[in-house]
Amino acid sequence: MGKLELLMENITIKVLASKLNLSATTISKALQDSYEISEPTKNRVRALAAELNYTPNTYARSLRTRKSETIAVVLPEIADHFFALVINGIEAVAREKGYHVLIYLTHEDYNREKEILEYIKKGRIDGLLISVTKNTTATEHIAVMEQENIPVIFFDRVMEQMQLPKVVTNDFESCYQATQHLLSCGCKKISVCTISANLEISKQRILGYQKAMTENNIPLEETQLLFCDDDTQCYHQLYRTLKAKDRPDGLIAIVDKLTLPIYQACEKLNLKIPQDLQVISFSNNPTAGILNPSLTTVSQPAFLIGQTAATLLLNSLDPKNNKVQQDITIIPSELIIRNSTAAKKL
Amino acid sequence: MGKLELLMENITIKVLASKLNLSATTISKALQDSYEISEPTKNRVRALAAELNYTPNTYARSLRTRKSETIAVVLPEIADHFFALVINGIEAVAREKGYHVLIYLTHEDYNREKEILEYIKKGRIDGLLISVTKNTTATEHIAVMEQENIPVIFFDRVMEQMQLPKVVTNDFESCYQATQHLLSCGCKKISVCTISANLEISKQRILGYQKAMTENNIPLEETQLLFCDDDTQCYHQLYRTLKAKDRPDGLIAIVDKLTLPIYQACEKLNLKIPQDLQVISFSNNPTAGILNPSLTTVSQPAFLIGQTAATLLLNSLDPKNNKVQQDITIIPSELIIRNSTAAKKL
DNA sequence: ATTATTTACGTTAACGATAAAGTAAATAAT
DNA sequence: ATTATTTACTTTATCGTTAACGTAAATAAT
Repeated sequence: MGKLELLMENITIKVLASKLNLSATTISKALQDSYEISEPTKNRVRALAAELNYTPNTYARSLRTRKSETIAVVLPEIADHFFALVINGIEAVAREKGYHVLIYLTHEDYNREKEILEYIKKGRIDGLLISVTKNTTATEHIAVMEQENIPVIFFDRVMEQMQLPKVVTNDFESCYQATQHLLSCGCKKISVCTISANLEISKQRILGYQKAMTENNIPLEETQLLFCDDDTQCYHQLYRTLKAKDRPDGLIAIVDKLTLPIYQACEKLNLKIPQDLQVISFSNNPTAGILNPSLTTVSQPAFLIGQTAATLLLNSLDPKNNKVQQDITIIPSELIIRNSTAAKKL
Repeated sequence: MGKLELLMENITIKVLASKLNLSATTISKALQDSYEISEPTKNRVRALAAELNYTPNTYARSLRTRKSETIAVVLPEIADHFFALVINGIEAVAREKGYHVLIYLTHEDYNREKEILEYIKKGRIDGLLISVTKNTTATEHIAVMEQENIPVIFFDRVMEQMQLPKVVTNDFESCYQATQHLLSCGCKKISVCTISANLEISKQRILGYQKAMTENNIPLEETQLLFCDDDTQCYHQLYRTLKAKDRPDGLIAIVDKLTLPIYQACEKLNLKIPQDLQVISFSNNPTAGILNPSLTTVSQPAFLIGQTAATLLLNSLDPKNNKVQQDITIIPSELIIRNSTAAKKL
């Protein structure tokens, strides 16, 4: 360093100003294409800025303007195709609008979620996109963001009771359809498997399932809901359930990560899919089509959810359209029928 | 806003100072646990800071200290289990050390990569972790970061010619082993399928493959390398190759995303895996075990690669151990044998 | 011809923090 | 008893930018 650093003057607005015999303010205004600056001057400024490869200092600017052009995405997991695609959608919109994207993973840990929000709430981000953990029941940590004037938008895993914009898929409807599909395939005993009873997506999907069951005059029994809260126990729970005499003949997994243990348990128990058990997963995994057997999925519009949430957030940050909408945006999922479900032969 | 904003005074160091009849500097030092401040004063400051829920303004601090406690991760894709796990590892280390993580996706677009680096080079990040696009051949855009005093560490997709730290898996060795495995299973005509000839990982893996072939006295023919540069053409290329009379009887996919089109092409052509074609993929997809048939993989230590790269970077940012190592860290992959490869029956 | 307005800049201050340098009082060293 | 040092602060300046306000000259309005 040493020598190089001494030689390399940091190119700031002041340097440009002194080289052009202008004031710092004029440089700033010129670079922002202000009407107050004449065309010839703007051109001189731009030329020198380009020549010296000037880039404004983010921190100085943010300190002054109280804007950082940065948003945060807080979500449970990234090694999940659904969330990965959501981030993809968010990043695409952010890039286009000149925003930066910070990523924070909660790993389903509520305390971590709380810490993260605490950690980012002061003057680091302009807005927040969040999908809560399956253990999040309190809302204070999120409400705090509003006090700091940081707009928050939920995606996928929302806190229903909060009056904030939400972007979700048609959880109720799509699970209703999935259930109907299983029923039409001849399933008599359908179970729903989820990672949490708390999550609004769980509730909605279960309600959709229950509606379909009720419509078909099938009594709802407690045992048809399987909660796999603990990742490490998930496989064993499924194994036990599927080994039981009164095991289901149809199974709806409301999150992708359950697919693997379901297939593994069936393999172990020598249960044939779909002959012995029909399976539908909420999944965005592209390998669904080449599983053994290929998996019928409720395919969620993950990329679009990300895009939409990011667009809503960045719009709300744009002073031009400052109306913060508090409504819910529902983007429908698609039931893709593959070989894990099939009409039973009589 | 309005009313609330007027009432809500922004809690800065100055506010604390005036409330405690101390100078701003004292507050700053007290909160940093400086030896210059007495215990009682520190306690008073801490108590008030906690009470008023004071959080330092990131921008002011970063402007002054020229540190942002933020690193950037620039990578081709996020909807790929390998990269998702790498990010997981990076985020874990970053969180632990109090760093923030910005994510930028290149989508294999070199110009986008260039733009991104341009975009982040000035006072926004303290360090950079990068996995280049398959089209990156120039290095200037990366070299610029050094001029800005931003340390750079490569992971997975490195620029071999640059003297910067690199974290990779044992590309050469693992592909050598994969090839040996196929040979030991009785394959006579093994192809390697990649997304790019440029990537160092491609080169290394191909070299490993070639070494195994040569060792087994099998002549290297050009046609045994299949380049699927274009995502949209990938399936068709594979289809054509596998339809040909002299089609391979063994196939090594050096990136995960090729698994899907390979299986699809085999399905379409009614080629049985592993009877007609044995397949190995470099893959971290957990569904490998439940594919039809289950897939033999070279499983890369993705999480560990992320952890290691992040640790190296954050260590190099720590003034205590400022020695920037320029060596390469190699973390071995594991060959996991499943049903897509099997010794041929005579 | 005089006043009003616009144009194209400049000056000053501030965002909130910290680094560098200063200082009064207390304590230690001689 | 005098000087040196330490303790525990304060004062001042600065990071790089932009907001708010100021102003001379040019142009337009009357």
